[in-house]
Amino acid sequence: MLCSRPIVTQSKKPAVLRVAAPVPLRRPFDYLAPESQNPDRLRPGIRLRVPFGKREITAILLEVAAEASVNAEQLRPALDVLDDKPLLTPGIMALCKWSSDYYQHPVGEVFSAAIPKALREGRGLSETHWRLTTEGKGLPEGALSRAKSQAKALALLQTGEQLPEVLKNAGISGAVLRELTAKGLVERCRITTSLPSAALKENGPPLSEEQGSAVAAVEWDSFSCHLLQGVTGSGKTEVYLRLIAACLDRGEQALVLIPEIGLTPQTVKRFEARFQSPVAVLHSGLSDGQRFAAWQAAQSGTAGIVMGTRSAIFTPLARPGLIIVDEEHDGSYKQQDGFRYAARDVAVKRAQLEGCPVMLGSATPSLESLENARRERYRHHFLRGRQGGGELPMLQTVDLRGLQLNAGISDYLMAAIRETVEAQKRQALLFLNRRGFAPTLQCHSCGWVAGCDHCDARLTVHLRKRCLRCHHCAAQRALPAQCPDCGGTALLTHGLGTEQTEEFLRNVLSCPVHRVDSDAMRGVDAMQSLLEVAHSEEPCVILGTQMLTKGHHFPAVQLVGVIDADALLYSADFRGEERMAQLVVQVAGRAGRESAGGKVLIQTHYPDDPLFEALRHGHFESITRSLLDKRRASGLPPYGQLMLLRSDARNERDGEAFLRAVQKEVTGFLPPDCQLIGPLPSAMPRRAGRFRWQLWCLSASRGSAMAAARLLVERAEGLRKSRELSWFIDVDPSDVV
DNA sequence: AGCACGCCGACT
DNA sequence: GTCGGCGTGCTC
Repeated sequence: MLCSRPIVTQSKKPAVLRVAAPVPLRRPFDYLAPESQNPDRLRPGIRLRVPFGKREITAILLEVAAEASVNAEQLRPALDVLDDKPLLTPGIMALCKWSSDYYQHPVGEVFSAAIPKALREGRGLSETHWRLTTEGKGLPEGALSRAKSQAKALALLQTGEQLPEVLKNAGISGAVLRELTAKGLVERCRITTSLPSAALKENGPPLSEEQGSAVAAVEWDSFSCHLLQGVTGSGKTEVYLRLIAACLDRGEQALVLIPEIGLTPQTVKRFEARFQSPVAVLHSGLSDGQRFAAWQAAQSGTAGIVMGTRSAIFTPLARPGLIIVDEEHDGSYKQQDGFRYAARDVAVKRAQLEGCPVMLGSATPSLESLENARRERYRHHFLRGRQGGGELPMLQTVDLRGLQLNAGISDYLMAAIRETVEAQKRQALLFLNRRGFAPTLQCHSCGWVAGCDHCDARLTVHLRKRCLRCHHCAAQRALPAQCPDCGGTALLTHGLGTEQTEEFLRNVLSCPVHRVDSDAMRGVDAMQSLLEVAHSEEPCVILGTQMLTKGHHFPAVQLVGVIDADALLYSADFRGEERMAQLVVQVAGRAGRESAGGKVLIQTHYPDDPLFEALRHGHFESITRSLLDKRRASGLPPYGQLMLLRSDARNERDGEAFLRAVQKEVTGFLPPDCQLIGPLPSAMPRRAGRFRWQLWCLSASRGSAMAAARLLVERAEGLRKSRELSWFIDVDPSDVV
């Protein structure tokens, strides 16, 4: 190499490889480059095999640094370089680093979220697939008709390269592939990269003016965030599809996030029906092999559309062009254990890092997104008119005070149900957010109440399974015949659950009653067959929990009933009212239009609550405005940034003492606009045998919040942790109870 | 998270 | 005597 500068005599310092190791430690680790390694290969995003204590692990190269962060003698050389070129794109590298810092989660575990298991464990990216050899391709049709499995394998491979897992799922064993290899018909290969195909299979319907202006507002090639607000049936999906078409036309990939329950085969089909380009689907129900295949299609650029739930936000894309977050307000975007990220927020950060537009869509946007739109950080687009020009259903409260109830249902609601299913021959959808038969079992002679041994909770009566179950831990026992305290045989149930209302309705109605809760929807096909029933449009009652409000469209539903709105409205969480308003509007979206007799009845003891007043007039906006005013007055999100340091201890006092110790440690060192509140016990202090406390940290700015998070974690780590006591930080918690 | 070290209780 | 329980400490 030619060098014009004078050569200074100095011992050349070896390059330091800074890596993310898959361990729950918040710091990176430094290594020396492996012996005789071409330094050009050492680019951030490749995998390295490194010694780690007594074992060997696969780590991701974060950067090549000049100085080590520990004494040079402590550095050990890496063992091997696993990749020729980076597995992770610069965008994903930056996103993982940001997420690790922002959520204060161990960097290695964050990177693990971006890589499929096989690659995490150090297996190769090369030759993972099977394909036909030239000879195999030249085979005449109908060849090997005697060997059924072999013919099936050839037919599958005719359509392109396949992962062994995909072949295995089709019933093709390794032995079959070995035989075909021996015949020289198939071979191992590496997946080939190809441009996503942009061609449309079909054109969509013409856009409304509002849809058209939302689509036109999106500028390409730079970051911008858009909030698309429109009720069910207002045509949000059509806006997504047009944007995706434009993105594919540019030769770029679109990433679409969908809530947990919203990602059904129907959703995927709707996207597949429009585009030639393959759709890679990522969700929790996939096998490792399927996940790997979808990941590779995204990372290599083969898939034009990548669609998935929460974790899909960390999938690398060869050419990212657009990110869509559907139902952005949905709670399932927040991971509730381990790496507690909020996929919607990570999506906005990712768009910023990748320099592409992001669109958040919802009928009921979160207060956070509405406030961002108000501050003009997001562009706000409305889809007001329902497609077809119809209006929203009529919304009405039923004042329960003093009314006679049967299984929670007033005569007024009952009459409306009868009218819907018997006279109109339509469907009624009833919402009750409690499963089981009744939430309490009590002895009539001595007052004993069945409680959980491990939680501060009552056991729920499940008549169908003849048992008592705790809805907060795994506890379950047989339904007692008599009181364990006094032996009394008169046992009463109090309160209401879906099983009870179902039983009552079955007795008084002649039409079918379908129950939709996590007990009834156990099987894989349960939801599918329910959707078939719903679409068959036979008169029936569909009774269910929260599950009902998510995504699905019920075309024949004409009446929606909320059986107990009060339980939702007066919850311990400060987001209770926001959730209630979202739920009512979402649920109303399942009913038909008012002109077609569509109606929403909300049963409550507090019909004068301003929230219902506003909902009756169809004003989601006026509710959000008053909720935002309340939040502003208390400094809660979105006006202040909230995080919780939570402890989880076996002893009643330990958790509180730990948080107090952390509080003492950080006092005086926090940014001035951060305040600590607590420690407070959780709404249910004892859960699954452990006592839970929380320390709130409310900050006026994101910068201060991040500084506070770092300090809290640093000091908490300094104090001892054990089996007796564990702790974690929850940045931007979605539930504070 | 793993994995080792280390220090006490009840076994062939 | 030693097998194994889990508290403690460390990983570049």
